Amino acid sequence: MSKPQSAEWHERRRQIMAAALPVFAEKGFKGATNRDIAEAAHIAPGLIYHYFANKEELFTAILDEFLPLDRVSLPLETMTNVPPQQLLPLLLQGLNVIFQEPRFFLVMRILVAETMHTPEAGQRFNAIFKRLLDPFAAYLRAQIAAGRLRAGDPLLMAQMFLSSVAIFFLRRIIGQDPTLQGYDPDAMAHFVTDAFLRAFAPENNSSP
Amino acid sequence: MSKPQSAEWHERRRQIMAAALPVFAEKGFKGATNRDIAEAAHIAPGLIYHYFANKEELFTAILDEFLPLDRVSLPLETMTNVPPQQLLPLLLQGLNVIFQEPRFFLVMRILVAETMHTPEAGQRFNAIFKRLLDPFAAYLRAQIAAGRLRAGDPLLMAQMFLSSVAIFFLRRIIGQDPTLQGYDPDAMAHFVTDAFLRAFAPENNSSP
Amino acid sequence: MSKPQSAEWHERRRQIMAAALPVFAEKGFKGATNRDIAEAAHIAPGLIYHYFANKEELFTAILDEFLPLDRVSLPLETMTNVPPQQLLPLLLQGLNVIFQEPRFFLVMRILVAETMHTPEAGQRFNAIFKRLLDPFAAYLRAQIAAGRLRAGDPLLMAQMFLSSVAIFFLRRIIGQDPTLQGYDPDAMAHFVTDAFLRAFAPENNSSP
Amino acid sequence: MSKPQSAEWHERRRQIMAAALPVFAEKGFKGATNRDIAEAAHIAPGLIYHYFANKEELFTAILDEFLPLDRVSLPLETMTNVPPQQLLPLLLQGLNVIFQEPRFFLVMRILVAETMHTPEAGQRFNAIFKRLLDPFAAYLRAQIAAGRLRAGDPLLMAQMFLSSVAIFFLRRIIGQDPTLQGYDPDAMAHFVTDAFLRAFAPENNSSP
DNA sequence: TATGAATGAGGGTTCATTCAT
DNA sequence: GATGAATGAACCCTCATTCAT
Repeated sequence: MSKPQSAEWHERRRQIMAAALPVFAEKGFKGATNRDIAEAAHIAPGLIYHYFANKEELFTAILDEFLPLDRVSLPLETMTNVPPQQLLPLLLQGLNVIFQEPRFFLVMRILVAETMHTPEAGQRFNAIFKRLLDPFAAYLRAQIAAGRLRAGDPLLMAQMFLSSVAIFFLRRIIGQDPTLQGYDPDAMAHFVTDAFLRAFAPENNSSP
Repeated sequence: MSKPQSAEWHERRRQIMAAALPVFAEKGFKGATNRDIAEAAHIAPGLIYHYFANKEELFTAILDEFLPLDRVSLPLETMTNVPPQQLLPLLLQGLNVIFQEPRFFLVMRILVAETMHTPEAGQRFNAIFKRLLDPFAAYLRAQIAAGRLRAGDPLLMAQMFLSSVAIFFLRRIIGQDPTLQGYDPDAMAHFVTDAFLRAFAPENNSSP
Repeated sequence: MSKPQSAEWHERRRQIMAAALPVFAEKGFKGATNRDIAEAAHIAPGLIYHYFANKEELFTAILDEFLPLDRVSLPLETMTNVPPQQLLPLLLQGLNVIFQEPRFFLVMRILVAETMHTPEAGQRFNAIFKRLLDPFAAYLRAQIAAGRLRAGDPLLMAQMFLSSVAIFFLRRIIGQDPTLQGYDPDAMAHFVTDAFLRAFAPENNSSP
Repeated sequence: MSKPQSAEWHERRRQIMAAALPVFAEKGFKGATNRDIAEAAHIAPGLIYHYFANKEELFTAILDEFLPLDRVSLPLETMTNVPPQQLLPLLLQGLNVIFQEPRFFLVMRILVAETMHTPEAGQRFNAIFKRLLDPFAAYLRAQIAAGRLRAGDPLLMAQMFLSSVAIFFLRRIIGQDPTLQGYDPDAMAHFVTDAFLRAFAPENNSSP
């Protein structure tokens, strides 16, 4: 169990996890059979249990491995002096990169689906969202203090901004609707950023 | 199957569906066993097959029954002359009422979860979203034309507005995060509406 | 679980238990597969789980059903005035009847085998032995007090008597050795009883 | 397989058997996994197959090795002139020594349990019992002939004596019942021997 | 000699579905 | 209509055994 294992062991373990990920994403935890997973990994079903105690451990190991919260974060705390006009596009680019990664996309599918049934998955989901939300809210608070944004609840602002963007990403997770696919990420980012900046521009910088 | 059936038959059918809905919502399609459903409906498991061909038909019948697209719509096309300042709060109130209904909430849970696995469910999800989006975009287009909103892509505007609100509702579906629960719907609505109106206020209609 | 069940249900349950008993006796708890049991009971394997939560519950239910301690007891407490010369043969006849019953024989096989591995089975084994031993020891104590037997530890006496007989019965449980099978129960009973009576006859302080 | 092997080979083989013995005793043949055995022997599971064809061969090899019938015998044929008063305690001491040996105790557990399922084990069990029984019966026959014991079937006498003692030993194999544990071997031996001698004392050696 | 990764048959169990009542 | 006993395919998992290293 807790014995240290060789590098090959971890490597093989990761291979199985990587092969199982799309299976879980496509069929869900209950729908993915061990035979499905074994076939995807080109191994015999029994071998799974050489590397994982059971299906559930494999499942959570996948989430732990391919949903690294570290990746879902920008060094916002060090960027207080970057004005929103520059930072918001950077933020969106960062998100775009993260979501572009195919595995992250698959993990999100799993997480969303499982969240509906198991509270634990919901916690992971919230954790990842907060990971993004809190630093961003802190940044916005600093901007408000610096007079670069209008006064207001930064947490609400952050939430609104991220959620208005989230849908664009979520749609890629969910089924594809042709009418809503026509927008390229950059255009969306520009549009949303503009709107946000206008909405929360400083109160009234009118001279005389 | 497709024979016309008595009213009692339809009534009984609905009872089973109503009882099965929360079971599917809690455990998912695969996780919900026929016995679970039968117990929830206070019937014997075998009886399900007098009213539904199989588990799948029961499932889709539930979606058809309790996801009535009709309800997810406001008569926006008749409200072109209501200014955004008045209409947006109305819209949000309407959404709130819809989401308040317990069955709708349950169906959404099911839909989100199943969407991850079956493209068909994704189509339903898109359908419901478009049902809301298209009329709203049409309304916004009219407002732009009337000079009450700044020029811009109304579909993007609509999408952004709805999605920025969506998270607040989705969070209720997903797990509960205490930090994000403190906001009452009215405050949120007010905040989001204000931001939207500032963001898309007409270009600059002043100048002497 | 604890719901009261129909008479037919209990009847069917007993049928399965009766069919499973020889299978467990022959192959042991681990060796008996559900398919073995199902075949013996002429049912599909799945049906077992309609009547029992799992293999273990079926197993213990069999022990509870076919190892009724009540049967393994004689009303010794009411027979204090019957002298040992008469009672010991009665006791052995009683034991013989019990062991003659084919199901009891099978249960004993199971119990002896399982006792080697699980302490719980050992407790059952001890319970059944004490069930016999304690009343018998009490009877002997009374006989000693009445001067019909020589003074001595009645528990040891009882244990010795029963165990000297036990082997004759156990041999039937274990494999058959022809040389040791030639004795008919009555002869054995007579022999053992005689020996016991001589061994523990009253001191014989007959005065001249 | 049957090739002559080096002394080291036999040594290693014995190590594995010695390590496997308690595992089989505790869990039974089916319950003991090769991994259990390998862990107990501090070897890799695969290595077992270098020394034994399969699990079954290991099992029977253990019985052959650790159930040496030679040990279960006293040189009774040379002790015909030792009177029963002296010999019976010696016999019981000998049995006690044998049962004291931890490995013998473990093998007996295995044998009793497996005897319930496989006739072959039953034969071993009988063999060991006869090994004890026959010389003892011969000794008794000689004593009867010498007038030191009352006339009677010596095989029955021997069986009765051994079995009345057997339970005391078997109880140590089976679960522990506190009430029956209080007797020390010597006291038991004395009690049983006394009873036997009284029961089979020569008919009537008095009369002037 | 020794390892432990790998296999796959088979075990206990679940559950959608059928059907006699 | 309604029941729930009955079925059997398929699930997750175990483990004796093999084999490349």
